Amino acid sequence: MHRYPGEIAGVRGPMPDPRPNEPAPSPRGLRPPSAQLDLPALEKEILALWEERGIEARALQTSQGAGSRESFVFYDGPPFATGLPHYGHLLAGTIKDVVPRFWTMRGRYVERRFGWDCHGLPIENLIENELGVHGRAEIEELGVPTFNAACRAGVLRYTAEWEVVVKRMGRWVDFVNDYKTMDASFMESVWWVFRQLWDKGLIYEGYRVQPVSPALGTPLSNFEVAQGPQEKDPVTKKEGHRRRQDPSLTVRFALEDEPGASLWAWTTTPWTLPSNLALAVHPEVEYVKVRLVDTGEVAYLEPGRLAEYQARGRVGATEELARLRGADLVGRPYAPLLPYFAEYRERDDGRRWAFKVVAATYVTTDSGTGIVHQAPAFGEDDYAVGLAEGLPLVNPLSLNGIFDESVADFAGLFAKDADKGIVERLRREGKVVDQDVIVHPYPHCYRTDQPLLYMAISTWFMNVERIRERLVELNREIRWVPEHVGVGRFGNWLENARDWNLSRNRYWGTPLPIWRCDRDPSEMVCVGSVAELEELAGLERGSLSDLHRETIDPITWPSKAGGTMRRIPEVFDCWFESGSMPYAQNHYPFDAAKKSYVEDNLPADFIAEGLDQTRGWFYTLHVLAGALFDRPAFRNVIVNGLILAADGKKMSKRLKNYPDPSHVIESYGADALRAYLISSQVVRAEPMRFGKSAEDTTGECVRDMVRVAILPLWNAYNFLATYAAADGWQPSAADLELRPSGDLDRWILSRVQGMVAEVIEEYESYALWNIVPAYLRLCDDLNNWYIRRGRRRYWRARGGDGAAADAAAERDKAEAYGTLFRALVTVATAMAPVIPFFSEVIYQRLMVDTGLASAESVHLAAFPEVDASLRDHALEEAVAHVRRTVAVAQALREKEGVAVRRPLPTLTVAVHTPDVAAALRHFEADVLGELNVKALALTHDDADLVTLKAKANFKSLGKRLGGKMKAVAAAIAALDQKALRSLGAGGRLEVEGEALTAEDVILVREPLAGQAVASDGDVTVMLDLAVTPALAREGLAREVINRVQNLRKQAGLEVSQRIILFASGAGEVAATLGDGAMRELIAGETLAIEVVVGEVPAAIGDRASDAIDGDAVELGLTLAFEDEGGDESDDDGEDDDDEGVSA
RNA sequence: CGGCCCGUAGCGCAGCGGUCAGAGCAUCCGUCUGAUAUGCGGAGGGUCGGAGGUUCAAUUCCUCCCGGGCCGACCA
Repeated sequence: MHRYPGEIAGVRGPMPDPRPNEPAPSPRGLRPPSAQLDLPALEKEILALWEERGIEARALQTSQGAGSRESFVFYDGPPFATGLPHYGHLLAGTIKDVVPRFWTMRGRYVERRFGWDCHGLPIENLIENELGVHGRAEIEELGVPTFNAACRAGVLRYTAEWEVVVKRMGRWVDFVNDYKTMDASFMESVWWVFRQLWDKGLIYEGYRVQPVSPALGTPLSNFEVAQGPQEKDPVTKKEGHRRRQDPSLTVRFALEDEPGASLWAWTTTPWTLPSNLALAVHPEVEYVKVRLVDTGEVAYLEPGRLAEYQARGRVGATEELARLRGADLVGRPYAPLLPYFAEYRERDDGRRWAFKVVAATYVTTDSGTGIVHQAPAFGEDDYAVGLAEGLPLVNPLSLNGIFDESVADFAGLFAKDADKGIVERLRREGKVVDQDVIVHPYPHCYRTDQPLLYMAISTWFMNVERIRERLVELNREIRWVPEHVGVGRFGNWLENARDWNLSRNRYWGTPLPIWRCDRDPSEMVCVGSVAELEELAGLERGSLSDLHRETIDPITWPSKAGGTMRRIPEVFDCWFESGSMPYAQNHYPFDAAKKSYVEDNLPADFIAEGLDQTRGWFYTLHVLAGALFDRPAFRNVIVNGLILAADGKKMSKRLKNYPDPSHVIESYGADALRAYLISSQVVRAEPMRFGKSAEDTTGECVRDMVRVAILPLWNAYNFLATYAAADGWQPSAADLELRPSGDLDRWILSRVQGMVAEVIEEYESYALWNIVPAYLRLCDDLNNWYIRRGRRRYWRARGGDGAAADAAAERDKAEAYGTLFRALVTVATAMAPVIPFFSEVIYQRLMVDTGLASAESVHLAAFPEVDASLRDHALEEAVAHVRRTVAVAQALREKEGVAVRRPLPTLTVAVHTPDVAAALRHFEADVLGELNVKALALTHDDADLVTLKAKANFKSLGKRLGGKMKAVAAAIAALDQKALRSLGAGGRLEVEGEALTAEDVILVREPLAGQAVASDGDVTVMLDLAVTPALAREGLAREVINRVQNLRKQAGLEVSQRIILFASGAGEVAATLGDGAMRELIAGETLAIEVVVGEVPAAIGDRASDAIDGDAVELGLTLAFEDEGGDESDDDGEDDDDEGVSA
């Protein structure tokens, strides 16, 4: 590429902005377009602008001016800050930003306090690993104060990074006035919530058999169990718990009422045998009593199971002595297998207590012996049976799985390690029937990989079942997006809700505020506030500033029974804390200033979290609000799904199957990422693959969003700014109210209103995924029709020269500018919640730089109101029809192989309604211009163009005809042209005895062979391909123009640089060049001030040779030196189409 | 094993009783210069996971099956 002298001086038109992204030097003008668009850089400028002008703070202000705004209540679910934010957080953050921004622009006050979840096992585990302490024993040895201090110090370690990412995404949220679940004020409110439940009698103590991680010394939630190591079953190929080898032990329990006979039972957990208290049989199942031929032993078991033992060669031949139902065995006493809890054999009154056969319907005959060993402390079913049978609850194990002194022989041993000794002892005592090894899936600890132990743990429950029905009712008041989560997943969960285990045997959490007498456990106090505790304990008022275990646990006071009141050791399930967030974030009800605020703001208008919160935050919020206030906790909720990597797998740092979020943001900008996320089905709780295809690991999908959602708006702005700059046009306040007279202008404003109405509806119904598509449709209308068709209106002379027709032309131009301006402002404003940065860029340039804005930011502006008076549905339909017609004709040109460059004489359009005819006539200039045809003909009679085929209109006929439908449909398909044409013309017809009108038949038009006809739906067009010599010549001229333009590009010219064109050609090309009108056409379109026909001088460097329709053409060009001034001298003044010949 | 969701074009997805099943990306073809080639226009591409059923009519509703996802249950 080379440059010409004089280029700079002669340059007109848009100048690249040397400092693309700097503030406008002088206000009141539209900033000229920049050469390049660096979106991330622009976004950072906007961030700085928001910061500098305090925009965010102002948007978050409680009141504006005199009157306080009505609240729109948003609750933010607290994340853990123990890791960095990932796409799931960015998605949730985007949803949580779009909705509040919308309502803020609608005049509501939206408080958006960020929350941090500080308590819970994740942080405890992290700290355990960092400190190198594992399990309760080690933590307690280290000391709770030390441990909790470490948790406190560690839990907020990533908050700064979070803040950076959240802000960079454009999310406005209050980090200063945030809440933390470990704040004393927050925790005190949690106590208050608990006390409310206590007073309502919704809290009780119970036992629950739970999986315990012995190494961690803590029960695990089901969620944690599910996180444990998984593997596929080699046979079924199903994912399940990791498989492990365990002993498979069958033992005999000697019946006390039948010497020499025993009951056989099977277990894979010998360590539970010391705690055996009963044997369970299914009352309906048939059992046998057999004698072993070899040994003479008499045993009871289920016959199918016996056969199985025998098949495996584990048991020899038997002789059947009797058959009986399980129910017949119930109540029979047996001797304790091991001596440790033999004292439970009988109650004080002498009645049999433990060590007897009980009935249980959960007993199956799939495995074991059909007789099930019961250790109520170690199995959920066992516990239930124990409860029903009134058995004692014995548990010789600590939470670390270590036997205590009650099982003296194995005291100090870990349960699984005791297996061996227990088996050995039983074998010695002749109580082992069979010993084997079993490989089975078994849950393991997600942290330590050790097998979990199930055991009964003392726990504190909230009685959810009692209020369950009311909770189900309250759920009906909630709008779930998508709906099915509310009725399905959440609704079903609610209907089956079980009592909520609120307590955890951990350290770093809100302590349960229950103090209990160490002598009389029934003496308890539930403390509902710090003040109350201080009073009970005789502490100075206000002396307690922290409520964690290290501070609270030492607080005691004398009990009525003469003992000491001590706090029970448990802390809350951290879900209880997040569920208390609506109250606790405002220190309810202790903060008098906010008391009514909290009450007035329940339920929240809006929350949004992931599908995984169904049983988490959604549930706990709902339960607590229902229990405390008999209200739902939220009115509207958007549930988002899981974001997967492009390959459909989970995002994995190790696999690197997804792009780094910050890299994506810094490549394409946060707006594009927001628009991408919000447009996907992931905002309807469905899983989403982050990528445009399985191979997209770089975030190409987001780049596409830049192309389709950002650039069109940018280009439209640039168009306006370019001509405004060249023309000296400036927007005025009146343009914002402009009611243009021209159809094109009225049309685009109508479309803009339609788009605004559409997005308002989507915002209001929380159907966020529909917003961007509606906007994209408008972008297409704006760029590919409105601006494209209106282009020449902006080129017109800047007043001045021929004053004749100029008053009208000036007015038209002003309306063109004003309309485009108004459209851009409206669209940018309506999209501000979704693309907050770019809409701000546009708004700043259009409104703030020009001094037109009353607000300093688009986000302080009011959301556009729909102005119904600007809508013209008929006009929108007319243009839609015109565009469709043009598209069909363009496809036809393509099919016929006639380039748009070659003018054709006539386009004939078959019209069937007056509306369509009027529309086409009305926009005739656009049709001619787009298609490069000289005339538009309309015909009502398309008999020459198409053959008609007919199909029955099932929709209208189906209901009426029912079973006769098939016959009628066949008859309709067989109708001839004449009948169809008469029907189409409004006639009536009788078929199979049924009267038909045009309504009942769908006409399908098929182009007749031999002509250039295309038909699509109700649009039929024909092109006249008969080209006159004059048209052919014009076509050739356009081919020449095309070659010259290519040459210009090849020569590296600016679009506005003038040239001198040298051209020669053979045959028809020569004739074209010899035609003065054609030369003028060529000159005008190629900005040639002169066309020199004849051999291209050898000195010309920029030259090209080609052939057009077989005739050679030689071209050369050189830069023309312009005389100064004559700014608009090239203006053609035409206004109908693009094809005008320059004057 | 249960609950909920999803299987539609090469890919990621709309549609969800009725007329030729749609847009986007990708592919292919055409087209550059008075805003945007990061553009514009066009074309090809589908047994709507499978099998039954209901219905005049099923991609759409029902049942079963297969495949995928999430959540949950069970494993004495």
